[in-house]
Amino acid sequence: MLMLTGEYEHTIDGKSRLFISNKLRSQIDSEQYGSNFYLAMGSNGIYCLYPEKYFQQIALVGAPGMGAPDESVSFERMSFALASKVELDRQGRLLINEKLRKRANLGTALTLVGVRDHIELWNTDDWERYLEDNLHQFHTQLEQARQAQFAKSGRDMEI
Amino acid sequence: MLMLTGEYEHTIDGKSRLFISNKLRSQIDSEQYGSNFYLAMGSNGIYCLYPEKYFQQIALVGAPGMGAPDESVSFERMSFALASKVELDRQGRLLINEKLRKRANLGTALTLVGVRDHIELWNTDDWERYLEDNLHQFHTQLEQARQAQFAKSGRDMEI
DNA sequence: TTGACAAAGTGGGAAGAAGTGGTAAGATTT
DNA sequence: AAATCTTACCACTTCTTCCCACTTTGTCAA
Repeated sequence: MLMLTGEYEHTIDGKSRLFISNKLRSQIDSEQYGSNFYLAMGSNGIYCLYPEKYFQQIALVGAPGMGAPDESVSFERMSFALASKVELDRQGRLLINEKLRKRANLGTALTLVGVRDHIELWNTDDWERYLEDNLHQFHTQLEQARQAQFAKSGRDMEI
Repeated sequence: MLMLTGEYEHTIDGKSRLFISNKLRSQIDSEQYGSNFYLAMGSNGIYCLYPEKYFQQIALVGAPGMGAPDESVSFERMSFALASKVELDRQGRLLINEKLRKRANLGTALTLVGVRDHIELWNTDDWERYLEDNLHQFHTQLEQARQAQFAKSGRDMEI
């Protein structure tokens, strides 16, 4: 099962290489999910790394519940066009294409964020700001989730 | 079933290692819940240790009944980003990441608090103060709970 | 009640892995 | 054919983790 977690700061070096922390890589079962990645545009214009085999699976499924046919064609075109397969070198680094870097507004200092099934690429500054802005909301959401959980476990008395 | 209880004082050593008391560790069935942990942000900004397999279960459920889609995206992002898998060394210690330590305002003297399904990490000073501030309220709550329990057991003649 | 032994907890040194930067070789383009 | 860009490989540094040893706590028996 994919359970990617944590924040990891790294810098893109002079050769546009980005190191993927071993702490992150080792969270991925390379047998099951492969040892390379697809770099794809995610929601909010954030670029995301997906383990290659996992990405192939979800690409097969495609877009759920699209309305008009031309919408889903467009969706497919965009999601493939804006994705690229990236391979790690032996040091565990990957090359960040210059065009993509501009599009995602990525500077030198990045934070890699593990979010269950993918790794998000954030400008470290943006990420810090995002955390600050959303921390309060997160706490209230957590509190809601906790209460729902408690109510549920009261009903079926088992976890 | 998870039934973590008690307070345990420990210090983070010069290498940022935190010892988890054997009294706590032995309360967890490692067959069922694994022998490592996830360290995750809880409500109130307190960091909590969850047994790894237990955490994976509750992570699957995710946020219940979230309103807007981008709210649940944000919730998922935050909950995974602010969690990290931690492994015990052979002495039963775990590494406390420096970033996390600042965010949770943890100094050197910690108190680990067992709370049913997780272990909370408190600054010992904060914990003492929290106890003082809430002890009185706790007593009245206990009394209420005792009476409710008594009334219930009177009804169905069972405890 | 005290002493001894065992288990739990703490600290530090050393080996090894992870992370970073540079250089060289090869490919591609002008 | 030369120059530049890319990629692979190598070496160095830093950090992590393992291991060993010492201290403290707890238990059992005399």
